[in-house]
Amino acid sequence: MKSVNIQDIAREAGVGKATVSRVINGKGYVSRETSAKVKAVMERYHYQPSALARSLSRQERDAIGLIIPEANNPFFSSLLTGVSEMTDKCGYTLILRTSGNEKERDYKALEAMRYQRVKGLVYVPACNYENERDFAEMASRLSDLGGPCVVLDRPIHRLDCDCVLSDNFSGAYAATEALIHAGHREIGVIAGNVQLIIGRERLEGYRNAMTQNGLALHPSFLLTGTFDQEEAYRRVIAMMRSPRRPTAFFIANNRSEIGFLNAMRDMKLKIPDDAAFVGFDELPGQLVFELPISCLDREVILLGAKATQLLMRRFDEPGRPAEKLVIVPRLSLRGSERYVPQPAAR
Amino acid sequence: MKSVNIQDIAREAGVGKATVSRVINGKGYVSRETSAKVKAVMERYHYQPSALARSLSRQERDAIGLIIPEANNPFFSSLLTGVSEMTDKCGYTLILRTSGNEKERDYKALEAMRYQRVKGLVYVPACNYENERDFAEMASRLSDLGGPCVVLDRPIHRLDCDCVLSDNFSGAYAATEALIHAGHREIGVIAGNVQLIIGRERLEGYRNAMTQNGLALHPSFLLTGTFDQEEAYRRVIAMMRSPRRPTAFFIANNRSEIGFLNAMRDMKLKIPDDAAFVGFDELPGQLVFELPISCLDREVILLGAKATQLLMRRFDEPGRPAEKLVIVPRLSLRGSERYVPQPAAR
DNA sequence: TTGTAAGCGTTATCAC
DNA sequence: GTGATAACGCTTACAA
Repeated sequence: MKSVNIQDIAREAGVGKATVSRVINGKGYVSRETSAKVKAVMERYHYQPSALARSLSRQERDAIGLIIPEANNPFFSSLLTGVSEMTDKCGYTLILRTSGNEKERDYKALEAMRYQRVKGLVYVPACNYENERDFAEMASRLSDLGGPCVVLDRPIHRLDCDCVLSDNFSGAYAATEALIHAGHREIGVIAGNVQLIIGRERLEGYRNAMTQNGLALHPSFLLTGTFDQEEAYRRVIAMMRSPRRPTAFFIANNRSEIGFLNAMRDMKLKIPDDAAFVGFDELPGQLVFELPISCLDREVILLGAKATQLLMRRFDEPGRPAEKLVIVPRLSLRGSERYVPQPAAR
Repeated sequence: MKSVNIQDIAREAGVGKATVSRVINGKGYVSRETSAKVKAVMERYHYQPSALARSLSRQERDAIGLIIPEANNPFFSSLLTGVSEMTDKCGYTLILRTSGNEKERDYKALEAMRYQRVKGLVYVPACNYENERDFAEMASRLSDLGGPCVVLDRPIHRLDCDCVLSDNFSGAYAATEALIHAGHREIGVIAGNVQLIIGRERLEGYRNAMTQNGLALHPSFLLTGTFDQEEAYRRVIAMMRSPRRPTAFFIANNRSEIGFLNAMRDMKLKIPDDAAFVGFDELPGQLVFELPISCLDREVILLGAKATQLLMRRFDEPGRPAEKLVIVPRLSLRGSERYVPQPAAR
């Protein structure tokens, strides 16, 4: 672990370490020849300064932290890509941690970031931190962090910091309205995790679109819960077996969508004939296989990049008011939303 | 950026910093009451030691580096997941960098890791570093790193270090043989990037399977290059238009496979009727959509986890001989390999 | 233009 | 048991 240090270089070059430091950082006066001599020695020894010592001395870290719920999920790995490209380009070091959507691991991740004294954090929270207790805890932890934080994708209400979010409400609204315009009246919603604020926003978007278009909200058409793919699967099957069932669904997230698709497949039901739908976010491989699935698209990599830019901007201007960037998802209709009138049988 | 430090705690608790340090690290003698007092003060101030200072003093970093070609690719993000879970669990900090498959960025990433004085590195190289010059350069850079390195997925020949690789040769061999056993005689290969060693190994697996089964290698059935999805697309179309064409393909990687699938779709050709195939690695979404695509499966997350374990093991036993872990991909046949005799027309 | 010396926040070695 | 004190590798006044 012993690598050459600034002292070694100084000694070898016959100068003081301050001079070497000046050469490294290119600031302060240093004569042409001294500089050349020092550079030669550094070259010869493959010298590279230590970020650790440098940060400690400068009292300023060059690392940016990123916390995401999971890395093995196309949405988050696209966010990660956006963040990573930006940090690489701007000479920052990226420290990554995942929370697995668990509050405790989220706390651990936050602690790790503080421990490492990251200069700033791009943060996709594991949950909402909504109730007073959780919120206070989170606010305290973020303040302890010692650097700015940009909240990404999942809002934490009342928190006064920069964030990059999606307009889940209007996305859901547009998706639902697309189904209505296609001719559907009986529209269900597979709402995903309504524990999450973003889940509730999407649900609200659906509800408003329905009522504002004069359609009734049929309670049994609302599939909600904290659910995953399995649960969505079971509940879709139950729903499609019931005598009165929707002709279309707004599906608020990927996992539910996969559960839905599996259910449809296993029941030998056709899309959009037996049930039409519009989803949220592209499914992995959806474009590859050119599946005619309609959904709300977001430029996910860009979201990550934007968040990082916001963070870096705050490094420069610590005083500016918190910025809330809200991106509106774009609706892409590819056929799965179509209304196919049922033959007499029904 | 000024957070409370060990000195503040010591002062507040009315003890020396050495004592605080002992309390933090739980080693060395310290009386029950002193310990309690110090802990109380630490608690009150939300004190957390600085990893920077600690590493500098201990001369031992707690960070592990990971370099991958791209984050936004299901294969690499699964590797990342494996590495990340392991580092999180074992209390290491993960520093991530991507190379974009470019040598220069790969070098930059290596430099960044050294700059950060990572304790060790999990490394998926951007390219082969095969020729004498590149190899020497790489060996030198890895040695400068100052810590052990585990090479993951893409071998660097002659490099004496731990690695976790796949048996590309026998995977390709098995895939090709599956096509042969299914009844195919005219089998083409879409070899992907044969600049990469892993690309060549797969090509060789195909070749050996063919010749050892008494089948001739038809040169025009070999689609090779450094190619991406677009190029694969064009070349598959050209091939399928020619009078003599294969009835099946071994497709050596994901991108080529997507190009192939797009070509088949646009030419309105059916799988496996017009062309059967076996691919390498699952396509994103393949299982979701339950597509009957046959391919070689690898437990990718496990590869990342294994590599990290190997790295940590080397921390403990620096002297042990380099370990080469070679995982044999498992062949999953799901239908796309079937042989469908052509009607008279052909 | 250059060198000396005092930090930065820890740990570790000694005396006490 | 505990507290000075010297590292660790670097930056940055401040002198020279």
